[in-house]
Amino acid sequence: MPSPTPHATCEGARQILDAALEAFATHGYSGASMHAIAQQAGVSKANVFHHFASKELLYLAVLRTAAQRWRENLVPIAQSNACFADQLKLLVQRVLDHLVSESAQSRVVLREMLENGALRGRELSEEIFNDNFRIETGVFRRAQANGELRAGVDPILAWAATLAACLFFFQTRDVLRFNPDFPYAEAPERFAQGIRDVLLNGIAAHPDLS
Amino acid sequence: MPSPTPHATCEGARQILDAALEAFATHGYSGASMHAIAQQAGVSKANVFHHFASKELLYLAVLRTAAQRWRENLVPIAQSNACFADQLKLLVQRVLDHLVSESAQSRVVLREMLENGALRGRELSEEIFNDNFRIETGVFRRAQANGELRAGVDPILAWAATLAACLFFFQTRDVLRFNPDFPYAEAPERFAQGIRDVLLNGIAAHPDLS
DNA sequence: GTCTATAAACTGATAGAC
DNA sequence: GTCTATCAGTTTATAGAC
Repeated sequence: MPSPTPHATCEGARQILDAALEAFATHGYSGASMHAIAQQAGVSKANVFHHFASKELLYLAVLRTAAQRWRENLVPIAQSNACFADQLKLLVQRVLDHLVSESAQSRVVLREMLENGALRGRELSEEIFNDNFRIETGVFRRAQANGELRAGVDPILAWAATLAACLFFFQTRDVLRFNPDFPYAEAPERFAQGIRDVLLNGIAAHPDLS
Repeated sequence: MPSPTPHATCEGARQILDAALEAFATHGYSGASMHAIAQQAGVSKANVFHHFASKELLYLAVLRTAAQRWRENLVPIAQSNACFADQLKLLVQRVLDHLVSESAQSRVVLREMLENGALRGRELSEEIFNDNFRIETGVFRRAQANGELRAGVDPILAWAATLAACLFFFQTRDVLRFNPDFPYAEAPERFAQGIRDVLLNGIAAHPDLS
């Protein structure tokens, strides 16, 4: 009987997961076929069902893996003792780099939120996203406690604006790349630097509470 | 013979487009069936193929409609004469409201952007984005010319951070709704207000160029 | 015996044709 | 409105390897 979470040591299961990740990220849940996944993984279709009892469970395993990788990449930031500006720099760099270099994992999660967020929202939130939420917002909460984050700002909004900019870069990059007026598609580090300035110092010429 | 762009005056075609929009947004391209779309539109499947020669062309027509609606909602902002703070307020409100109230159209476009192959309708996505890009960035460029946007800031980055926050709210709302630490899912206007403050005034306690 | 793999067959849904 | 050829996910039977 196929176990819900196959051993990571099993090479076959890992190759299936890799192939499934790419397929789901590229074609969506319905658009990805078990046949194509099996072929890409170099195993038979029946073998896929040996490791994962159903397409749904395979998909969930892919999502869980993506969440785990994301968490692994962000935990070190939360444990850093650097000043807020440096932590923000590290956070933006890490998130942008993770999004771009692990593009398939990022796409599969973003897609899931668009396709099924309302239906699977609760489970996703509880099982996958709440951990990352706590880790990431912690950076901003501690900065406010240290007096490095402006007192009037909700740390959650500061986190949201930061993560939003990273996600925006990732999601619109392939489209804006062909826009001659957008010079950042090929320069993530320049985008990151500019966004940090915008976030830290604001965009208003004459700061004012409105 | 089915025309690529059926007359908007034709009631049947409009109902098919509405049903297709909802189906594609909810189930994805592959997950949406022509049978279900026809049934939802209250017409026969053959009638769907009469108006749209293939599933692919129906999908492209849906994307085109979504792009047009988005543009219609944003053009008035670019023509406003209000001060920058008010224009920013209007922009965030309009974008957030459009995303939420026209959720199906927004989801269909955002999902299309996540397609890796970009084989289908990438030119369309570019067309959507480049038109809106000019309209939206114009608000920030003029603000800088008027001395209302801080001189050191690239207007494009200011635009990106603004739009990013709106998209982030829309995309993560259904997941963060179940997170007890995120209080904004049911309060878009509070989120908009907080984001405007973050964008205009920054999050650093002691502004510094880093 | 359990684990891993496969081929072949089954059932239902699909896009599209007539 | 019916038909069809195709392809989807899934199951069953089978068989070598540790």
